[in-house]
Amino acid sequence: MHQPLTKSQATIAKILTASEGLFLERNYAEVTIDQIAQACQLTKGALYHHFASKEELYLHLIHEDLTAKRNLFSQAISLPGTCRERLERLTRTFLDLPPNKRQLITLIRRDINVFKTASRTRLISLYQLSLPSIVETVIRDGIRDGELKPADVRLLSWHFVAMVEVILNAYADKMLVDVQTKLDHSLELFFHGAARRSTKR
Amino acid sequence: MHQPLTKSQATIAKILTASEGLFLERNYAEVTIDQIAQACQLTKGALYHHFASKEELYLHLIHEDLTAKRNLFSQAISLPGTCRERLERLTRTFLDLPPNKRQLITLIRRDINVFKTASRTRLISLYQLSLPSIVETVIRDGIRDGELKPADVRLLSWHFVAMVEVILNAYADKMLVDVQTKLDHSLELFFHGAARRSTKR
DNA sequence: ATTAAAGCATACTGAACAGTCGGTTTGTTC
DNA sequence: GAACAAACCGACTGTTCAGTATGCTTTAAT
Repeated sequence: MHQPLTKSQATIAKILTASEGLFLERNYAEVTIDQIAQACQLTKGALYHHFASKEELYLHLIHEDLTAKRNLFSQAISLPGTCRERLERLTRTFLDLPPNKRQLITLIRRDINVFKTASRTRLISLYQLSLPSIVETVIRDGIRDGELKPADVRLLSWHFVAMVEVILNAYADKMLVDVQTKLDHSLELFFHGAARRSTKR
Repeated sequence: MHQPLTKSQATIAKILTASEGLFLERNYAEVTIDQIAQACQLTKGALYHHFASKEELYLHLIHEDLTAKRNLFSQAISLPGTCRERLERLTRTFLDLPPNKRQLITLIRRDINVFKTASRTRLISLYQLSLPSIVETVIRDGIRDGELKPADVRLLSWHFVAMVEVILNAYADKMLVDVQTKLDHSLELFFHGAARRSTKR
């Protein structure tokens, strides 16, 4: 399956791994090419041998990650089950990722504004496909099957994704330890609400 | 009540208004001092007569806005009522703000990373006091009075705030027109959940 | 009217940084 | 081991900014 990497591929991988760490800590503008070069024991010249620009490097990094996530998450919801089960499996898949991979998906929200329209729309559609549209699928099924109340699918999906991100950010800010439990609570909140007696509407 | 503004105060107000508009469109790093100066018909030199640095200017802007919001929102939840009524009044107050004031609260999330620890913690506590802690108060009361299920107050509040912000961002991205209605749906979701039959737990 | 300070403009400095370019090393092929 | 290309180095360039130095102009108070 894995033939030995060429020198170039190995270097590119090294560059991407190094920049991943840096971009997780600081934002796009604050990470300099020289810092990336230093982090992977290369020089700026070497970087520009493999990538045409800082922007291309960043986009490549995001692209790799989001397409991987897209495949992973697609699988997670492909198995049969109730809406809730499928969403639980989705978040479980998310939680099983190594922490840095887990966080990567938040970069796009943070840095989206620094790019011009072309790259921006590309990023948005990549992100859209990686998680929100996956969630939308499940939610749409849930409404169709009568498991969920009729509602604006897109809005509901956004709220669900936002919930997951709240947990992620809280975790990143070290304000949260037990991610698993908290995410379970959040799912319960999403499905049954915060009110004590759900006096049916 | 209002004695006539001094020249300086008037200029400062003009600077703040102008920079507010710019910071709403681009982020901290992308707005230059010269752009701000141009926007308020002044020069860089004049700006530095009134503010010691770009950072101080920005912090001043945020500070003004967040303390105003804090007072406004405190009032909104001070009137008696159920948890839901008070939160509805809170979001209503939010919606009644002019659009730019409404959006201002999102700046902090976007730009927080560019500042060093000192300013960062100041910003965080300002933000915390302006909205999240207000929401926390209401939620804590709601749980105490048995209107809400027992839960992690802080987490629940974050989720609530996140919901409001989802609507705000969608609106900012022009993906949403009828903010009022959508926010009502979101409140309903928060209290009673997305599931069709809330089979009591 | 005089004067001192407040308000403001112009031109400049210095640092940071993305991107470039000529040249050197390393590895591969014949 | 010659020849060639891919990988890499490091010094340089051009630009963009925040911040400064210096002095002119308006304001207001005596």
